[in-house]
Amino acid sequence: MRIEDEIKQPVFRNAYEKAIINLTYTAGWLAVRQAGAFKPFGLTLPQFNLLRILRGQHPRPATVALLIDRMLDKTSNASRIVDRLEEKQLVTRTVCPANRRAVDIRITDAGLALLTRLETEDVLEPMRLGMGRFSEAELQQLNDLLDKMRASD
Amino acid sequence: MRIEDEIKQPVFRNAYEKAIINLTYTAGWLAVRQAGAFKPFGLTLPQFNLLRILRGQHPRPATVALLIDRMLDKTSNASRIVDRLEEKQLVTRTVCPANRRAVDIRITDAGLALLTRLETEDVLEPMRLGMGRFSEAELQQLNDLLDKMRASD
DNA sequence: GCAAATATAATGTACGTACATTTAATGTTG
DNA sequence: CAACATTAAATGTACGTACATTATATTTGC
Repeated sequence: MRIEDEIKQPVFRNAYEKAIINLTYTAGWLAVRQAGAFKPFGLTLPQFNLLRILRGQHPRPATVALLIDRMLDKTSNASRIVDRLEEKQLVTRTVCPANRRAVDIRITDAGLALLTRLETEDVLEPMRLGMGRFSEAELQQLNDLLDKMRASD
Repeated sequence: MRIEDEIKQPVFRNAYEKAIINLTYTAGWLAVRQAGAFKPFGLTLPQFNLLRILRGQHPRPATVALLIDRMLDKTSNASRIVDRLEEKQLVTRTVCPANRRAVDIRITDAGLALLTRLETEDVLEPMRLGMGRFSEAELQQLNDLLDKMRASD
């Protein structure tokens, strides 16, 4: 459905404003779908992303600083996301022996098993998230336009 | 900059995943810029959007239900956003005489003046938000791709 | 007219983001 | 080695989203 109809606003001041609202709205639409996919497993998207980073390190530990470096959103509070994962026993936290300021964070067997299960059940399949209907050319187009938008950085 | 370089992840599992991450990342990029633009004026984006809806109603009042209906995000808590605007004396809240369950919310003169100031200073100019470099054809392309993505609804 | 249902907003809880401050350990320098 | 600076993580506060519950007011149906 066109964005005009989705949000019941038939006119935009200009095409820029429309694209900005469309982008914001579509990202939110996608986030709701992703969150819904994780919900039955008791995970949020940031928690899932941290778990994947930890699996990438496994069996080596990660520090909070490493997690922040790898996360998309640098300002999100990795300590608190680790809190939630620790409560669910999906990760462990131990003081790093070599540097007692730092904390070694490791994914547990339960955490690894949960990731495996999510992937087995194709929780994040493109089709389920609305990307299934795009051709390769369209995906490329979309990526190029998004990259161009951020080009001022 | 290409998304691969932005997030220092050279390879994606497939083009779908890349587009999803690119969309999410770009929307976040845009949100940070919008928030930064409003910050000097002590407003957040949801607060700004509510103020604009209230100006659209002015001098007639709006109820919370009307605000929710007009807002992009139906689940966001309009009561609390009105709380913040009321503290800043940008809106008033009075019990609706005709239906004492409802609350009449009105933008104040200070609220109207603030909106005027934001517009005078072009706080949300497309250029400042990264859209300035797009042609009309590209904007149309982007809108079409985003609309298509949500087409399953 | 009164009890039950419904409408309307506010409040509560869990989580995340953004940003500032604090606590503790380690480095550095005179 | 002591004082100071720096590093690493945790904690605090304000705000927003998501969803459930509560508090009143109104409507409905007997």
